[in-house]
Amino acid sequence: MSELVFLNYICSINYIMIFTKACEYGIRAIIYVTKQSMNGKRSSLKDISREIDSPEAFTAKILQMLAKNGIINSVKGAMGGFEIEEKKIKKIKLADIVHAIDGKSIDKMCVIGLKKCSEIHPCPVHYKYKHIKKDFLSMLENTSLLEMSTSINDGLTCLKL
Amino acid sequence: MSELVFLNYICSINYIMIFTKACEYGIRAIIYVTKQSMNGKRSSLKDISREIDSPEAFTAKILQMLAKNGIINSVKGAMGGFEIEEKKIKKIKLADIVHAIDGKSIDKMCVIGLKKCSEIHPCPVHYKYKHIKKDFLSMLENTSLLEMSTSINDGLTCLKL
DNA sequence: ACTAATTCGGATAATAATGTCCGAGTTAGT
DNA sequence: ACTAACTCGGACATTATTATCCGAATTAGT
Repeated sequence: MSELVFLNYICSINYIMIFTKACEYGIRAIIYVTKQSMNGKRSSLKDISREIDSPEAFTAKILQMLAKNGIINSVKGAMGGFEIEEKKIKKIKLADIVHAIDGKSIDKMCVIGLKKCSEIHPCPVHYKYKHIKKDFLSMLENTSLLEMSTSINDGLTCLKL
Repeated sequence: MSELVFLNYICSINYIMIFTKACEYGIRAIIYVTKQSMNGKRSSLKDISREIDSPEAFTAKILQMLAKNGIINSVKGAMGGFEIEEKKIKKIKLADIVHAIDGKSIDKMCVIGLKKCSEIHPCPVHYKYKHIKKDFLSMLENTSLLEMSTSINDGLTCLKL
């Protein structure tokens, strides 16, 4: 890759990311699965990836992860698919989903990448950033699958486009 | 890569990211350059990458970007290096640095990756997330190089480890 | 029993991000 | 003029992330 292309590329393609793609798809997928489960329907991979507009095979891996982590159930064979238990719909929070897919290291991350950034050893952005991180983490911990899926079911929100 | 490794990997290596590495290094680098400039010193690439603990050649690319974007000045030759003009130290905000390195698409990003997520077409996390995004963007726009560099210069904050 | 609709698991491919190397050009000091 | 200390620019290498393929196993319906 030439220098110009590299510079242009470093300059225009990157974004500030919150979640990885895997996690974005995972959240969208589970919201769809939950919506369907609330209506007594099981969701196939095919339906899911069509309804959330995500790559099928990649989404499969993510659903497997969610199943392995006990968040959703997978049922093999014809008429199989993914579903989630009633009781989990209220219990599971955004944080659980993110944690299952993207790992657990949200808490300790420093916004400019220091390994030991903390209250007593802060980076120059620490005090300005800490309340934002706190708000973000508390959103993850307080947003339930139920409320997300309800808003979808009521047609108030959307999962693709 | 085997399935197990893949799953383990998708599960444990990824993080929630705010900035790319390029941007993290860039911010740390320019804070160091500014601190030195405030003390009348020019910084060489070697010094910078040592003081912020970043890979030298990669940091060079990022500094080039910042120079190309008119944020810092580069001076070639012996005794050369990077420096920043007095008047820019107050003027330049975190947002300008991030924008120069990571691109400008912060504003429109949806936390779960929808392309057209907005007030009238929200994703299920939109209303919970919007104030966090707002706070984050306003932090970027209001945090000046001056205050970051001052806290470093006063020994209150740190740029490596 | 057979078939079609599924998930599962492993391998592989493609793309993006991060990181390295090195020769060329520039400049201060001697 | 020469040399050493620098940045610049291009090519290349490595690693991480995202995405795809396909055969095997499972199950419902016929």
